[in-house]
Amino acid sequence: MFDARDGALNPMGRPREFDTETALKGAMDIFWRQGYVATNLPDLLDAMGLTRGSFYKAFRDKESVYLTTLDHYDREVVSRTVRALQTCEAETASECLSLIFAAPADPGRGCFICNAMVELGPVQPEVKARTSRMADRLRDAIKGVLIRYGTQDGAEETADVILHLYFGHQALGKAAAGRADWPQRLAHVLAERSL
Amino acid sequence: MFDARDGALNPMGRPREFDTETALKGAMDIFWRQGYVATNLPDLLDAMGLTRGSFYKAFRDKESVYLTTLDHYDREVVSRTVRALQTCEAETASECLSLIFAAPADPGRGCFICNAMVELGPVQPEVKARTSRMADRLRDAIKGVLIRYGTQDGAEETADVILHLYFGHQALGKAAAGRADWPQRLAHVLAERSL
DNA sequence: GCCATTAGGAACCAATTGGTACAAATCAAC
DNA sequence: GTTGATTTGTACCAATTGGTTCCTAATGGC
Repeated sequence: MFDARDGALNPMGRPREFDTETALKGAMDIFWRQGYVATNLPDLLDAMGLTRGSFYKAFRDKESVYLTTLDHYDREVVSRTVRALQTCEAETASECLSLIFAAPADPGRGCFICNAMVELGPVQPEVKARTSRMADRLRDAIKGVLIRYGTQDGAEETADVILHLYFGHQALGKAAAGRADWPQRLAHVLAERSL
Repeated sequence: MFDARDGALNPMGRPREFDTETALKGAMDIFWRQGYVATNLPDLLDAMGLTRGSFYKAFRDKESVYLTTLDHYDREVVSRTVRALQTCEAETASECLSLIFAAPADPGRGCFICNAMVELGPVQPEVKARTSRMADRLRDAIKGVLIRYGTQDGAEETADVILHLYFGHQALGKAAAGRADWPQRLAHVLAERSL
């Protein structure tokens, strides 16, 4: 991340009045809800609680902030989910995998990774790389659960199916409300492996 | 669709120099690749082969054209796919369902419905309604195939799973290239029902 | 030929876009 | 308290945004 204050422990000059982490969370939230292009600078500044001056001094520009929020999501949300999946001690694999939905499901925003992929994947290599890396981390974590609860055989493929099911759920969920039968669909896929 | 020439069989005045259908295809193409917000008027006019004058006379505005392209997609692409699924005479259900990918898969644009859902579903009721209706049509067609090739039991649920798998495939496909194992995933889901 | 009607195209519009410049403010070091 | 470094907020910028106006061109009906 670009930051003029990087490295200095007790930096000279006027101290920051805002918390970088908080501002970043605000940025992530507005990007999550509106997407990258549809979020203009006033929206973004408002969500981050910054004025233009501080914004352009602490972060390079709009695009850079967006990429930073993706990293933030990876570091915070994805990591937490992966850890939860790794340490989960539920009865069944299904219960365990429902942890993917630990964050409150809001159909009005969907999944941050999915949104980023669909909006910018093909035109923004840096977004493509980050989102696909996060998807890989999730798939691996799902695979880990499957292995812990069942057999090694076909875990990779099943995890891939579940990951795709999840992204389909997030995409369809933004338009077709009311059909959120994730547990049922998950059970359907897992039935074959009797997990 | 809004069109000043609507209804008149042999209208008065200077005749159109462009073909509405062609212009609409161009609009759909550019929206498909760039999304709604990221496509500005010059882009759109260029893709449609129109100048501002003709554009605003034949179509109401940018938003209206977008909705019209969704209808166009429904009428042309979705209808064709549904018909193909209904009349398909392949050996297996899997082969039949691969018809969903009749259109050349371009990871750079993904699926038009999926893109529209993710970008505008939560904020544009008219987009939400159209995309969810198309998703329903596809799910019904998939269900029809399952019933023809197998049993009635659980066809609804399996079709729903396949639909979600498909949208997940389209979303993930825009970032995670190379992993396009749709047939394998489909087989995985259908294995249980031995279709 | 003349008129009503429509299409085409360029000039124009206010508003918004992302980004910069700069002066005032606030700190540490001395 | 002076100096140097940094943040903050405002004024400002050129470029772009979606959309309108208006004049000319081309047709059918009479």
